[in-house]
Amino acid sequence: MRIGELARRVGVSTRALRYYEQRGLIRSRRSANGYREYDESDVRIVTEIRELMSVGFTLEDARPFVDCLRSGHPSGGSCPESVAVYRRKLAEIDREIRDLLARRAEVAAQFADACPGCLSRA
Amino acid sequence: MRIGELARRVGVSTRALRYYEQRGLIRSRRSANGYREYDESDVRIVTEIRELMSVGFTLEDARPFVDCLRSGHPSGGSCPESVAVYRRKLAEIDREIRDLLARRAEVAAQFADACPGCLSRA
DNA sequence: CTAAAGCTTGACGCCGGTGACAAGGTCAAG
DNA sequence: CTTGACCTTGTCACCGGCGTCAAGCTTTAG
Repeated sequence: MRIGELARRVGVSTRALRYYEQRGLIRSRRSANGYREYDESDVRIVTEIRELMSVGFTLEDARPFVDCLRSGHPSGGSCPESVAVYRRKLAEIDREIRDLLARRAEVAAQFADACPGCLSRA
Repeated sequence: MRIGELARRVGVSTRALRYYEQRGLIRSRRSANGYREYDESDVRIVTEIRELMSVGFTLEDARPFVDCLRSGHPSGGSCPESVAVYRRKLAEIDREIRDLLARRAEVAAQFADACPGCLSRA
């Protein structure tokens, strides 16, 4: 299939697909006229990328998952490198949550300080 | 005082101060040679800006606080507009925390799905 | 035959808050 | 006079993930 159909099937723009290719996450065969050609394995890969991105992974984070799928694994997350990314992302998220909680407390404190009584009426 | 001294006193770069001015958050008088001139009220304003930024406020978020100080209030956070920003930021932070918690759960679920047994050994 | 839809590469824009550089003016000390 | 510290404006670069044009191909439908 060509880029437009792939885009439609996985729900991304053609621009995004070309960008993924430029970043080395997907590859394309070219037909005689220069058009990109894709198959079902590409659908699988892009789907995996979008699933990961939907939970906050970056494209770089997704790379090991793509490699894992390409190497024949049925799941992109079963390779050691992917597992490492999962653990790292969980740790990152945990840290961000802690930071946000701390910031929330600081803001509330500044607020209470600057405007006594305001917080209780919020 | 000139920009270098102000920068040193509040612990920001001169570049940042010019940027704040460009964004309309601080103002400067100019001496005959074109150098920016500041006084204690500017020290106060920039200090307020940095305090707010240190807890994640953007420059735009800081604007009502600056206006509040300029209008003569001893605290930048006591004006209604500033209070509104405080409330909005608290709500934003709360939403971000909820999103992160939800994302964390999704990541953990994907992880558990892709690699059964991995999470428990984490 | 033509128009429309789809494809190609290339390049700029965005957002926030600067850092870093260029190319100059100013001013006090030695 | 010169050096060096300080000041000026202006501009490019960054990061991520694209959106959006531009200008030109191919293919398909009518």
